[in-house]
Amino acid sequence: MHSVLRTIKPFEACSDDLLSLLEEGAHEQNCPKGKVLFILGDEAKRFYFIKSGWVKIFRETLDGAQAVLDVIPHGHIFGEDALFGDGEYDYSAEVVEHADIISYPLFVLKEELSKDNDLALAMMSVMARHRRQQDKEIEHRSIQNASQRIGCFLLRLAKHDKPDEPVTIHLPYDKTLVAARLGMQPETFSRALSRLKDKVGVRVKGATIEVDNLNGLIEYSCSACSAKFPCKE
Amino acid sequence: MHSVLRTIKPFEACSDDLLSLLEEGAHEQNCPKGKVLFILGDEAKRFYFIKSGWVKIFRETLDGAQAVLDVIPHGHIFGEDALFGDGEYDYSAEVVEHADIISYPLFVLKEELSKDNDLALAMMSVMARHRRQQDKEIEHRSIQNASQRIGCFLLRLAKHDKPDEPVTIHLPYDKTLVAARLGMQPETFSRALSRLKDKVGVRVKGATIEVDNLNGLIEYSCSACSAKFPCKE
DNA sequence: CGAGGGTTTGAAGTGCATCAAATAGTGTGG
DNA sequence: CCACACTATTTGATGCACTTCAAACCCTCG
Repeated sequence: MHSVLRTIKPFEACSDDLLSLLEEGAHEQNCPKGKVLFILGDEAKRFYFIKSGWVKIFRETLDGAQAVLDVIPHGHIFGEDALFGDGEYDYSAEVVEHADIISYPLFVLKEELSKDNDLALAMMSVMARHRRQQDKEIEHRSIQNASQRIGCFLLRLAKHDKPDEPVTIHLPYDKTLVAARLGMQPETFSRALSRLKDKVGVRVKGATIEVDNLNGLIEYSCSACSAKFPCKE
Repeated sequence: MHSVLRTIKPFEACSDDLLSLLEEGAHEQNCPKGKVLFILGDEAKRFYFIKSGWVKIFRETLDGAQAVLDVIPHGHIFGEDALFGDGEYDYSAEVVEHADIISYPLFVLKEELSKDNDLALAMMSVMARHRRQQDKEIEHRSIQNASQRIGCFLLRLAKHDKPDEPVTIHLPYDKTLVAARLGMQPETFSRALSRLKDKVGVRVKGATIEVDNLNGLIEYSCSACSAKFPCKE
């Protein structure tokens, strides 16, 4: 069976039958920036795979205040966790960089999960990883200051195989969104980033950021984090 | 099979055999306040059930800054999610109110999960619930101010079946810890709580808090949250 | 070239943290 | 039962980080 899902986490070793069934109910859509895929409270019928582009996962109050939980890239799925709740999504999802999205029926996945134990184990592994990321997220937002959060974000974007060599980092989406992703205002982001220039000598040109080496960043950001540098996953 | 685990979430419908095996490797300990059960990075061999008392789940940096992820009551388990990672706990756990703790070997659970699909499904359900709580936690800490977070915390403590009647709420552990649980300093907690007195008319006597009805609190706190009042789980 | 959104900068305000000290509460030994 | 020691909590004063509001700037794209 030929399916993009085969390449990613819970589906790497699943049955061909499952993928066939999923692809049968698949629906691909080409989404412009701003397209809202679903909002918190919507009845959850499908889960989504990002073929290209970026999707913002967030929660929003009635008066428009919004907390960005994550911004996820191509090759990831979302909405699948609605399987275990009360049948509603409990966050909202919006395309933030023009994206190709494929959605699949949840019930197919649900049925297979109750038959295929290996799939269930793989799914648990995905969920557990997610949990760890969230734990870290909570820690970051409570302990690190704005500049440290940015530094940490840059480190996660950088290839960290050779920390002693110069590195060029591209911000994957616009700064306003990075700011929101890190739980701060755009103005704060701008100022905190220029504070990073002084502190650890990064050079910023638009969305491109250069550093002579990662050590300064590591010392600056990771000192305010319980994880040691080559940050797990 | 007679086991406390039978009464709680992933084990309600599991096999007697599993419980027997778990109880065989069980180890009960009477823990004074301050007892550290494990810290982030420890090799994960066991998971824990709280028979009585309270346990703080947190992450701590080298210089002592600490982010409290949760404070969990009797009848809950923790540490079980280490099953799916790299074999290490990724948070620390400390007893904060004198507790009876029973620990069980993780490998028994792990083996059973790969044989008993229903157990796996139940476990996923537990994990998904946890994820939802964390999402909400991130939202609260980014959108709500100190007083609103306290109000929300009180609402979760209150029986919310009759929101129009007077309610008495007891703080389940000391105020310093509640403050940390809500991501604020003790001083801030104290001041934010007395702001609640003015705003919604709560009365505070030590660890006891009274309100004529919950409506004021609901309006005040839930307006800064994406969830509608009778907060799910 | 001009419109509009993203980004930066400035000025001012706010909420929370921090430091310091007073007060209340709790358990201990005499 | 009291005095003491120790911790939890409150209160005050001050500082800092981040937000907010406003305006300028820059960049891209029609």
